Amino acid sequence: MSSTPPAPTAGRPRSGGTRRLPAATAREEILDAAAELFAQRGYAATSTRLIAEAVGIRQASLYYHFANKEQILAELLEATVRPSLTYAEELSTQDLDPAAALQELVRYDVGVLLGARWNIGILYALPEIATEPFTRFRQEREQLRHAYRHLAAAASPGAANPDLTGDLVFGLVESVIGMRRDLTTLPPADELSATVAAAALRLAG
Amino acid sequence: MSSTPPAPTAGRPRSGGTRRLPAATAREEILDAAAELFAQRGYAATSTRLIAEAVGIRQASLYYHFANKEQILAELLEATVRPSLTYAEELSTQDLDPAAALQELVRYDVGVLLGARWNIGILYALPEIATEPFTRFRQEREQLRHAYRHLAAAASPGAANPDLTGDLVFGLVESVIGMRRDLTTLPPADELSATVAAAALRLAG
DNA sequence: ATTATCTATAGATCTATAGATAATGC
DNA sequence: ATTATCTATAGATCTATAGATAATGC
Repeated sequence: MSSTPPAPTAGRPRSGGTRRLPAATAREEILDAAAELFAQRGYAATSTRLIAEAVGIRQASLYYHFANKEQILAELLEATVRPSLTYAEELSTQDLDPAAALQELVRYDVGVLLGARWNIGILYALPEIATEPFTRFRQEREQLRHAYRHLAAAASPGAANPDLTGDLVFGLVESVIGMRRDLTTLPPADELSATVAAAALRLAG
Repeated sequence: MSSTPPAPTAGRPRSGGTRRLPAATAREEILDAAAELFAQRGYAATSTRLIAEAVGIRQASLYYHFANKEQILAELLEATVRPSLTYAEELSTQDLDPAAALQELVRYDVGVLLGARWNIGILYALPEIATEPFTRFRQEREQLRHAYRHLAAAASPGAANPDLTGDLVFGLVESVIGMRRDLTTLPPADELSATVAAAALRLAG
């Protein structure tokens, strides 16, 4: 239970009107606005001016909270992949039946991707991510991929190429990002999570 | 068999040296350079100057061949989705066993995504595609999605939500785009195509 | 005459820094 | 004194257009 920090009252007041997220810090407001704009219009196509306008501050004020635009994206990406990675590590300590563990990781991971306030997963595919500021995110996402490979290999011992089975399940999970983007109506998140988890088990065989 | 048109000889000569694709038209050279750069660095992050440099012409000369940058992207996208859509239409006239037809479409579509000279499929996820110049591409991609839904429904008549099964197969197919981007080594294209097709059948049940 | 390039540039951005200012906190 | 904003702006782009130029084609 991280208690919501109250909006600080020190510092020069904003020139604009009401806050985007009244209960949040300026930093959180910036991350939220950037997440919405990056997911809707793309990273490179979103200017710092646009982010600032969505928050209700001046463009230059962003730089009091973040060193540059890349740091904003890096923070968003890491915050999105970390819960599923943590969950995978917890599962690995629990000595579950491999198929049940795989099903459970898929269910959780799909839930995270669907439950995020904005469809951040879209940003996973950005070419910009190959550059240095995103090294930590890339590493954490690769760790998650390896958790899928490990579980898939244990769950389907007969597979000709067990790593590939894990990669396909990983791809199936992340395909809900595209569904959330492209489909106007989607089943409820818990129902879709369960459906994808069942499909992943059939896929793994 | 579209015979390769010879590079035209009229017009002012280029100031630079050898051509990027000596056997191709300037238009084809531009599309090829743009495909490489868009897939590697992203659409918005690729300037028209960068495309022109890769071709070996001046930035302004692009505008003799394309009205604007969006038209270049639109042409690339449509050329990538069309073969699979055409193939799906052919399959639908052949009255095949639904499971066999689904397997065959997956195999073909994965082959197209893996066989392209550059990993163009990355561009499918661009937020820019929601805008007007890309309407035709979006429509053709939706038609392809419907072909998957139709075949998946016929192949797995017991499914609770047959459309969703088709969407998951569609997502599984397109996940090879991410594999091609993220994995340093990949199985040979025909082997991977067959593996994904088999996985799609298991997924569809 | 037509074609395909070139040079030059207008006008609109965009990121990030410098330094001023208006609050609260001590 | 510290904090969080503001204004102003440097310097680097970026897209697209105008008009010149150097080939071939008729």
